[in-house]
Amino acid sequence: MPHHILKDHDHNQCISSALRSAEDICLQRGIKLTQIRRQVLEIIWQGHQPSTAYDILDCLSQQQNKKVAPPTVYRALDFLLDNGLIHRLESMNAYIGCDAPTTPHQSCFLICSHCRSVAELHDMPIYAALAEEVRQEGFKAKGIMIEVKGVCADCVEQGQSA
Amino acid sequence: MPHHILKDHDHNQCISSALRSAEDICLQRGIKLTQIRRQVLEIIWQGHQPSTAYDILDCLSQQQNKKVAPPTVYRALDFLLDNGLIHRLESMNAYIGCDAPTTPHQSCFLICSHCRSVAELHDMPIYAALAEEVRQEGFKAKGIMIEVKGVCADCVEQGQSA
DNA sequence: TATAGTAGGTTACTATATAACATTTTGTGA
DNA sequence: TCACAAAATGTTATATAGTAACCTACTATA
Repeated sequence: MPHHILKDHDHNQCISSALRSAEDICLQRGIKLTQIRRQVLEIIWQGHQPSTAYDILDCLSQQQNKKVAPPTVYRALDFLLDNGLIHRLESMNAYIGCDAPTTPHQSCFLICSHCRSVAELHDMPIYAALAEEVRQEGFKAKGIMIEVKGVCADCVEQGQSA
Repeated sequence: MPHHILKDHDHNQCISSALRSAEDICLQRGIKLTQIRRQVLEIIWQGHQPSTAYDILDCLSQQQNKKVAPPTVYRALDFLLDNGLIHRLESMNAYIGCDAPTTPHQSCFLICSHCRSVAELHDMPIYAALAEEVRQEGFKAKGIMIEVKGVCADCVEQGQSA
């Protein structure tokens, strides 16, 4: 786990706050954060590293002490994605908890190839500019994905370069 | 196939010019555009729609009149990717010919969810801005992926909206 | 309490990609 | 021109990612 995650925040609190937030949202919207959905969300929040569907599957199977099948996980993921509680990282087929599920936003992900941590940047100025450039092409954008691979500040600091 | 692709250019010429360009590049760099690599590149250039690895596999098998195995295709794809002759669309696990293989560039892809065409925009001003914002986070970027899903100009013109 | 809608279970399958090792081809120097 | 190393391809098996289809169970409310 990257250094700043140990250093800068209490990750247990981070998880529980994410779960509380999800509960609030579901309550507000009249949708249900069922046991499975909650478990999947919690598993995803275990790290700031992204989880693959099959990581989650294994973890869930362990927790339930019986084999869980893929559709169970994918349904939960679909629910969480649809409701903006998690994001999908297209370039790595993996899922990560959303920082700010209560407010709609555009995200840019910084993916560290050394420690695998992922940082989410919100509503960067360039989004508007990009949307405008795309609009000028006559293209009607529905979704913009920006993912940056590289080395995070902590890893750079520790002399990593890959 | 989207309207403008039929209307705006001779696609056969488009393919042959891509192949010629690839040959030049390989010659220059002292790398080899073997039969298989050439075939794969040609298959990818068949359309401005992206091809999946298994589309290519099937097509190659047909051309060779015998079953070709996945590694054959993936190796060719790796070669073409490494040498900037094609791009990978992360959000759809598919491959598309590069517009400008001779010059290094950053690309942004506009993916039409109606006609499946993909347009490649180069070195948009926002790239520099994005790179700078990312740098300010202390993040050392190695690769930036920008993919936009939506509806292309032609499809919008024809009243499509999905 | 019938019943429609939602969620989850189960089986089987499709799609995407890679590991590991064998064989063939190609380029190079003796 | 032969030997040999490197590069490319062939082959088999397997890993990883995601979905279809159908069934069962729960749950909310008319």
